Amino acid sequence: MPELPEVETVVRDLRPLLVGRRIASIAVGPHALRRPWSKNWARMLRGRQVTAVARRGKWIVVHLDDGQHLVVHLGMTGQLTVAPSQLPMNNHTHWIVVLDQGYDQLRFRDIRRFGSVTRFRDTMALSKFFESAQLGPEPFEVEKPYWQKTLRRTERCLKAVLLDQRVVAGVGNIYADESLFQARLHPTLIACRLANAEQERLRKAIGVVLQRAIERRGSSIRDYIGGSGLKGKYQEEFRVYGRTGRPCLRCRSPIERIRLAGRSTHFCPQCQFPVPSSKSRVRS
DNA sequence: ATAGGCGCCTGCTGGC
DNA sequence: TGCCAGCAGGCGCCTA
Repeated sequence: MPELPEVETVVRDLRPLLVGRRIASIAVGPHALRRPWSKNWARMLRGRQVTAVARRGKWIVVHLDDGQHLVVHLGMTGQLTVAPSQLPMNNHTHWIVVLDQGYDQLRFRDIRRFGSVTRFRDTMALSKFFESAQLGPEPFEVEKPYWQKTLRRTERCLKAVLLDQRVVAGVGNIYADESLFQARLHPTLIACRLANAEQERLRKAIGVVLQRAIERRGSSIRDYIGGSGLKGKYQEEFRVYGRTGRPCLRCRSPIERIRLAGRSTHFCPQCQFPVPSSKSRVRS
């Protein structure tokens, strides 16, 4: 579920709760997550102190005082929270870090188990991992020349391009649809055929939408909660996502839903120009 | 090399 | 009421 705004919210919540705290012990459940957890990692991490909590795309990175790193991906249903140890354990909790004297725990819960928790020996191993992932720039740091060059060289539709983490890191299904609406671009438009002005509209729309979503602590549709357990509120501001058949808030046309790049895709057929034919651009 | 499809999991909803 | 298909915020592997 979680895309950049949700992951950023988790990171901001966790930072004051984790930095400076020490790992007393780690318990791992019987169910495998997406990436393997080695048995001896718990021993290697014991006694280490958290120095920083960061984010890269949809990945959460916990820095430790001896150079080791914990890297968490929330997948579709992951929840990473700090909770008092007495708080009853929810089902689907797969990974528990006991902190300091044991009063608090860092817990990873993930219903569908598409998420993962990994450990890296040092900064070198961590950067090698991110290198192989080929993550694109953070959405707020996308430069105009890079954006132009990247869009020009692919014949995929805009929806597929936005979902590609190598192009921009952190955009997922919700924010791809919302950004395309904000830019007034149809999701089936072919990336390399965009005019310069359209490229710019999209680049800016992504930033505007994600920034606003972070302000609202992300979107909680069903499972998502932040690092302190609070839900997000951006779902109240969705213009297209999940609004199939309901009137567009701008023009009242019913929002449509199609399948694109394997994902359900929502758009306003009126506000988001359909096909890039020169004819449809001519003003009457 | 690139683009699309499927599988991985569990849980919920809506139609019959 | 019960069953089953379809759907869900992600990603990685396979194939053409």
